[in-house]
Amino acid sequence: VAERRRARASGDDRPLTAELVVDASLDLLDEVGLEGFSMRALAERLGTYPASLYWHVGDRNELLAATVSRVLAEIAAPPVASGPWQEWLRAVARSYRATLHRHPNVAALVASQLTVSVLSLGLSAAILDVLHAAGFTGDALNHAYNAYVGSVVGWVSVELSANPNEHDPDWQRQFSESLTSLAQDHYPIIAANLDALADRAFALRWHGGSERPLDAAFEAALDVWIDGLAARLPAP
Amino acid sequence: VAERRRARASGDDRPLTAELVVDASLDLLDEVGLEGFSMRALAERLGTYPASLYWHVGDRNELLAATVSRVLAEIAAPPVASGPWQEWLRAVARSYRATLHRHPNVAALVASQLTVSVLSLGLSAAILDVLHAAGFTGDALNHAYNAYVGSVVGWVSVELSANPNEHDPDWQRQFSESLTSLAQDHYPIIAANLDALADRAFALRWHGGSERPLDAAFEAALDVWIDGLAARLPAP
DNA sequence: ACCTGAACACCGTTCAAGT
DNA sequence: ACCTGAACACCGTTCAAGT
Repeated sequence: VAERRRARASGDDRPLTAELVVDASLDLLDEVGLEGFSMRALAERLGTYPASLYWHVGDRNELLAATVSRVLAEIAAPPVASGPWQEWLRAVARSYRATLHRHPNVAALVASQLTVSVLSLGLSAAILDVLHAAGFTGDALNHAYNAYVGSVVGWVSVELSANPNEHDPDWQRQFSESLTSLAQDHYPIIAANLDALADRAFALRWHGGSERPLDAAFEAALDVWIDGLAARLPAP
Repeated sequence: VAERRRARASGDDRPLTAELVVDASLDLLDEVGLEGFSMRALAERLGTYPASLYWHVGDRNELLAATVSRVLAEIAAPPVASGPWQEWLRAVARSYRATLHRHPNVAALVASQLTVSVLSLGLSAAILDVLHAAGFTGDALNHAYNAYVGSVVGWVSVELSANPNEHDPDWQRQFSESLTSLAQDHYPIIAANLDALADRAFALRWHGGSERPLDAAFEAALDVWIDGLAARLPAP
């Protein structure tokens, strides 16, 4: 109680605002993950009481949505006019991925909240502008946009999925050994490509994407998406 | 307490097994979502005590992982030899999506747990076999597999993201009206394609994918992925 | 308008004790 | 081997009361 006031006084004594709460929320999420994230821990870190948070940012779900929005606001998009549409979409996808790698614990939240606008409307509009300039309209525009956004956001969420046993060396050894022996006994294609697949292919890895980023695989996926979109471009 | 014994006796009085717990866990998840899912509620539904669950399935995280695995075991894959690789990959992707639409609340869990093998190793091996037969090897095989799996799993998770305010008519009206007016004032491309985009494009919709499935958009995305993979196939 | 302090109705997990 | 009952250390959220 008294310690809280001290903690708060030791920083500067600004009054609480929604912005400060969201900032602290992101810090806490980065440090302890969704697992360890609680309104009470956040209040303590801010030197206030849990109930104070509710006045500024609503309940836990609203706060998490605001925190996701804050992260996605960090995405840097080049000006819409610059260069061919393929390169613009590549640049935005890379910027999105870099932003999420800076805050890996929010990746799981983004995918589950992309119904409504946690992505800024400006960014959605820019993507739609670029696709429209490339030649997509109407339903084709909607489908190209959903294919691009869903693929990029979804793929990065899958990449950044975490493994709770990641840092247990026994678990790692056991998983990799059983993968090797199962492959040798039953799955010859996996066995023949084990170096390329083990700890690198989705569902066959034991490190999460934050510990072991899949840079080359992302660039390859980006090629797939862009080439696939180009193939669906209506004839001019 | 006595009610619990009654509840349990009213069904047949089979002893608890891990399988029964996972089955009940999936039922509970389907009914109340991750939000409402608790070890205590699950125990009550099974007519036991929370501590009993720990003996059979470990802690909450292990149980959720097992539940996800159970769902993904429902995926039906055609025999590997049948037809061209493009159609096989389409069929598996559709089966994956159909399975998740039967259990929309697990979609958020899949993406966040795809580090290790919640997907059955057999399914991963089948996908790798088909891509290998199509002509991918080594790193190219890994990249094609990750592009395909990451896109399909990720896209469907994004599609199935839920909106907590989905059933609040006031919220819906307000969201759709503000989208319309913002588009008219600042985003002409969105305004010109509003019918195709409103409540259909990611981040511009107010219904989740469970209420409003995006069938046509998924088929279009599937075309993008398959065409993009074909474009990256090494020359034979 | 903003914050405090306490309270309510929950959680996940552990553990000694039972059978 | 499996289950019970109780306990521990937490949660999110509400609300009357303060300033």
